[in-house]
Formats: sequence, C-alpha cells, structure tokens
Amino acid sequence: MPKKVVPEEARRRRRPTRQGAVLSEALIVETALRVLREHGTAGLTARRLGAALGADPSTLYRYFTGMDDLARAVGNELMGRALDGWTAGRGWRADLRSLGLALHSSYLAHPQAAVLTASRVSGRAREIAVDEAILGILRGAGLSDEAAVRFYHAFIDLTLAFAALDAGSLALPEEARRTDEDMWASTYARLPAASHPNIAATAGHLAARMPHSAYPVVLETLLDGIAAEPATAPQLRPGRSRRP
Amino acid sequence: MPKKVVPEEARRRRRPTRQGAVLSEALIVETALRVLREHGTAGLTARRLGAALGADPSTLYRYFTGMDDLARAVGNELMGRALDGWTAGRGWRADLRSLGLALHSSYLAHPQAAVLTASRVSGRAREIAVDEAILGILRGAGLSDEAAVRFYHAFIDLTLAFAALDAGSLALPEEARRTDEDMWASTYARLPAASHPNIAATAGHLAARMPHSAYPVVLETLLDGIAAEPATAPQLRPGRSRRP
DNA sequence: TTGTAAGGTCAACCGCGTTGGCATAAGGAT
DNA sequence: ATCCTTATGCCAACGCGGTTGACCTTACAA
Repeated sequence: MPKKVVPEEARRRRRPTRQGAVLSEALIVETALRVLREHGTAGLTARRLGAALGADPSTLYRYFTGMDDLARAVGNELMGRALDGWTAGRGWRADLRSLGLALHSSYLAHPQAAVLTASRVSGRAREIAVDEAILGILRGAGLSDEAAVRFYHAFIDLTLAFAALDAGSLALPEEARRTDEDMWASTYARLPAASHPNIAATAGHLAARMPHSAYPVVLETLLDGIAAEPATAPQLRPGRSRRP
Repeated sequence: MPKKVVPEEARRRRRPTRQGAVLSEALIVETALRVLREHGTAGLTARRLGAALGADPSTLYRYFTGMDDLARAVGNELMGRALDGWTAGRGWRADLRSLGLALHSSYLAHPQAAVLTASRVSGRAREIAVDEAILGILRGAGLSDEAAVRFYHAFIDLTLAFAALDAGSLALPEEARRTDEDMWASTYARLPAASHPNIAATAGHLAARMPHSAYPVVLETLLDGIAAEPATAPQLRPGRSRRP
C-alpha cells in the first residue's frame, strides 16, 4: 500500500497492468465517468473501477488517497469541460448566463457523477479557473469588490446547488424517474380540492412544469438583481434589464 | 423477512423488543435523527440504528422497505418541523421569506439528515402540505396560475437545493470543515495576482463571505422577481419592492 | 380458549473500502 | 550492456455494510 500518492506530473514508470492497460490519472477519471454512467451513483466502486481498467482495485490507491479523492478529481473534470466549451465577450450578462448554463449542463451531462461531486469543493486547478472567470466578469461590469464577491458567491452556489438537485432526479434509475415525474400527474392531480385547493387548481401546470429544471428562471432573477446593483466603475455595460 | 411493510396506522400489535423498547415509525425516525447527528451522514446504518433502538437490524424492514425508504421518512419529518414553526399572515413577501428561511434552517438544524434527504421527493403528507402552502401564498398574491406554478417551482427547488448544499459543508467532520473554510484565507489568498488577478484582488472579501450561506441573497432576488410579475387578480398586495 | 399471523430474532450471503506484504520491471547510473 | 533502486502493480485478508429467509413467540380476534 502506498505511503503517499505520487503527483501525476512526477510519474515516470508506466508499468502496464496484467491485462495490458497503461494507467494514468486522466484514464482513471475518464473510466470512472463511464462506470458512473453505466452503473449509477452507487455503482462506482473500487472493485468495479478496477475491473473496468483491467487492474486490481488496490492499484487505485497509487493514484488517489481514497474514493473520496477520486470523486473530487471527477468534479474537477466536469468544471474543466464546462469552461472548455465556453467563450466570453458578449457583455457581462450574456457571459454570465452562458457560463452558468454551461456549468449546469456539463454536470447534467453526467448526472451520476454530478450527484457525487457537485456539493464538494475540489480546490483543484480548473475549479479555481472558473472562480477567476466569474469574478472577472462581475468586476469587469463595474461592480464594487464587495458586490462582485456577493454575487459571485450567489452565482456559483446557485449553479452548483441546482446542478446537484437536477442531477439527482436524472440519476435515478429509469423506472424511478418516470414514477417521480408521473407523480405530478397522478398523486398530486388527485388530491381533493377540499383539502388541497391550490394544488388541485394548478395540477395541470404542475404536471407540465415540474419535470423541468427551475435553474433558468432563478438565474434570470439573479441577473436582474445584479443589473440593479449600482456600479462604481464607469465601464459598466448594462445588460438587457427587466425594466428598460 | 416481511413480504410487505404494514402501514403505520394499521399496526395493532406492539410487541416490545428483547431489550424492552416499543417500536413505532415515529420512534425510529427520531432515533435515526439522533444517530445521524452523532455518527454523521454515513453513520446511519441498519446495524447501528438497530442497536440504538435495542432491536435487531432486520426489524427495521418491518417498518420500511429499506434504508432508502427510511431516509424519505426522515426528510418528511424535516419538512413537518419547518411547517410547525411557521405562521402566515404578514403579506405574501414576508410569508414566503419566512417559510423559505424556516425550511432552510430546519434542514440545517440536522445537516447530516439534510444531506441524505434534501434532494429526494418524499411524496409524504407533510411535504404535500408545504407545497400547498406555497401555492396558496402565490395565488393569494394575485399571480396567474401559470406564474404561481413557475415561481412555486423556483422557490421550492431553490430552497431545497441550497439546503442540501449548505448542509453538505456543515455535515463535514469538524476538522474537514475548518480546512474548507480556511482555504479561502490560505490557498485562494495566496494565488499570484499575475495569474489570478480577480481572486487576488478580492481575497479579503472572499474569506469573509464564503463561509456563510448565499441563500438569503438569492432568495431576495427571487422575491424581487415575483414582485415584478404583473398580477391578474385585484387582491395583489405588493411587498417591499426593489424599485418602489 | 384457541388459532393466526404480526412482529420480533438469528445466521448467513455477498459486496464494500482499505491495508500490509510481496513481486516485478522501468529507467537512471555506471 | 548491466546493475540497483524503487515505483507500481498484484494478492489475500479484515471488518463492516444492506439485505434475506427461516424461525420463534406472543398479542389479539373469534
């Protein structure tokens, strides 16, 4: 058992496993994403990941201190993928909106992985890059440092919190997911108007809206809130505001 | 092993366990909350809960179909506790704000339980009661059914998503929590201004704000968004708006 | 008073993360 | 080319997890 994990950039010897695979941190993370997709959130086990890699489970401890550490590496990978498919330059509001949606959908593209990682701070490089980008947009929009941090905090936590929540239902086994979605059309729609007048009156709207994410709605109200914040620097470029 | 779980209200025989305890769904849920607080999110195991109740682990399967079902019952309990400590009647904006904060703090009062349950829909009675209350406030404020449902969805998902996120860090072992919080004062504060100018410039604000929840900030922007929605009914009582 | 089955217990199954010991081959030094 | 070191892989085992099937035992209905 390793006394310490060797950092990826210091690795020299790449001994193939008995079954011929040459391991690396990137290969393990990538394989973990595949295993998560195929076997679900609880299906990422050291034994199964080892088998998928053609390696002994204990070998993973040469690369990560434990399954927890591996999970954080997976989270960092999702952050990086979001940032890769994103470009700035169309004004603070459009940039912030597109970054939020990119993060949200990067996580939802791997729901089982998102459930496992979205609530944890990895502190790794690509996560820090995302933080830097958000603060840059807000400060570039002319907000004071205090306001920039206040809204950075709101923005990133909102995005990750919704990523985790929305991923939660997507990550359910197909059958359970349909059951949950149907609940709005069955259980809730059948509550008697006498005891639950408001649910009864809106059952149709509920069934139509609840299976989708509320993230875009809340994100827009947050952007409205940012737009209403007085700027302290002259370069404020006002985005499309709710009250033009 | 039971073929089927007998619903709580149909139970007749209350045989005490070998160690004298008389079981019930309520006692089990209450004990689960205690075990969660004492042993953490991963510490709620059938064996440990059985021991805390003075019963065999397999006895739990007479009351719940599995640990998953038990978790949903715990979540329903947290919903109920929030609703118990809440009263309406001070206008839609104050009512919605206080209900959101009540839910948020009810979950944060049991962080280990919140992590386990906040992302799951229980479909049980007290959760439905919360849904009915929210829809009632919004429709009572004069919103159209469509708008009421849109903002109900945003409100409940926002609240639960933040409850889960914020509970996540509170539920960490004391040492890990301090490490996470200190990260803003150590790792982030030490990033060179050359590569991360925006983080470097705001390090002080970050260290001060990040350990707290962003929920109140986002909630207010959502309430602003609701206030800006045109009412279709005459009884709209405008709350304190951002633009008076 | 008696029969039934609800609600307990017991023992066992298999999978989990993790660890200590060991084998081997990669790659720098000579 | 050869040797030596040690990184990196494998193996076996530990304790704990959820869950199950078979089996008692006793509260209640008839």
